[in-house]
Amino acid sequence: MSDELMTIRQMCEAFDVTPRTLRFYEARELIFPERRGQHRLYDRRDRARLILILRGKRFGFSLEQIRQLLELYEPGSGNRAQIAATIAIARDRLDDMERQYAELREAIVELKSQLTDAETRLAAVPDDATLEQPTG
Amino acid sequence: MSDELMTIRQMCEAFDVTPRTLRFYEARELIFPERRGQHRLYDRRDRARLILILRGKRFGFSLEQIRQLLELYEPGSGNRAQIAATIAIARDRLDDMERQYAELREAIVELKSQLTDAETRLAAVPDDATLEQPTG
DNA sequence: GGCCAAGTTGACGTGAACGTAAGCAAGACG
DNA sequence: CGTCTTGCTTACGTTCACGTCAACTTGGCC
Repeated sequence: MSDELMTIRQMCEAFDVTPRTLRFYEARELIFPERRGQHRLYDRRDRARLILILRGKRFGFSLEQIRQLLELYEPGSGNRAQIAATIAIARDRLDDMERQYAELREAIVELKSQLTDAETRLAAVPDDATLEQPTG
Repeated sequence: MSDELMTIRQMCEAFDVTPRTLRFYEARELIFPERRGQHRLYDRRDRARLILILRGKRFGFSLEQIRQLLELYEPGSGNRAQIAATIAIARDRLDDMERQYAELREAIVELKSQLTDAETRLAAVPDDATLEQPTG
């Protein structure tokens, strides 16, 4: 079942994006679907890239940062200096992600602690305390 | 030295934000500095909240989501239903963060792998290969 | 041959999170 | 007294990542 090429509609349903979004990513040079006449056709490579794009977005990267990162996943597309530059950019992104990873862990621990406190407070509040003043 | 109250300028330097940003956060009800006459004065509570705001932003949360989360850190500010609602929202955020944490780990592993591959390719490319065709 | 549905381009609109600029108040300083 | 700095409010501008809409082409179908 059309394992190779997908229309824009199929892509939209598969990845929960709009046609506008896919054309936008193409305009920003993040994906390069074939053109059968007027129509776009997306292959496995495009789908793989889209998955990386959507993931990158969830991590808060801009489309331009993602575009640069995608070059790393697309080998053979440049000379030595080009490859080296891509690697440097990817290292920076990796650092960002590892920082964010550590920070996220801290935040999760703190939030859990606050949640526990709040649940304790909730259990301590009598049901009819709605109209009382907290502490003067 | 001024451990208690800070002017907007001092806040901006301390947290690397602009006055516009601090006033914006206040308009969105994320911080509530005192008003000594016309001027704003920020205390330790405001600074703690600002730290949480900036961190939340790094995780990709909207200011509205952050505002709701901050209620969790500000006890005694509501009735039972209010507290329960805040807890529910915080649980959702916590789930988001834990999902993001796991996904981030995956992405880091993959990116590291791609980086290794790219470095191998870089080492394999002769210095004068700039004008050659990759693989026909 | 006419019509609809799907797809395309191009232009403009939108919401979030600020930036920028204009104009005013108020204390400090010479 | 003037003016300088700091801060305030109001309002409009900006960037990013799309949404929306109009007008066009294309393919299928009766």
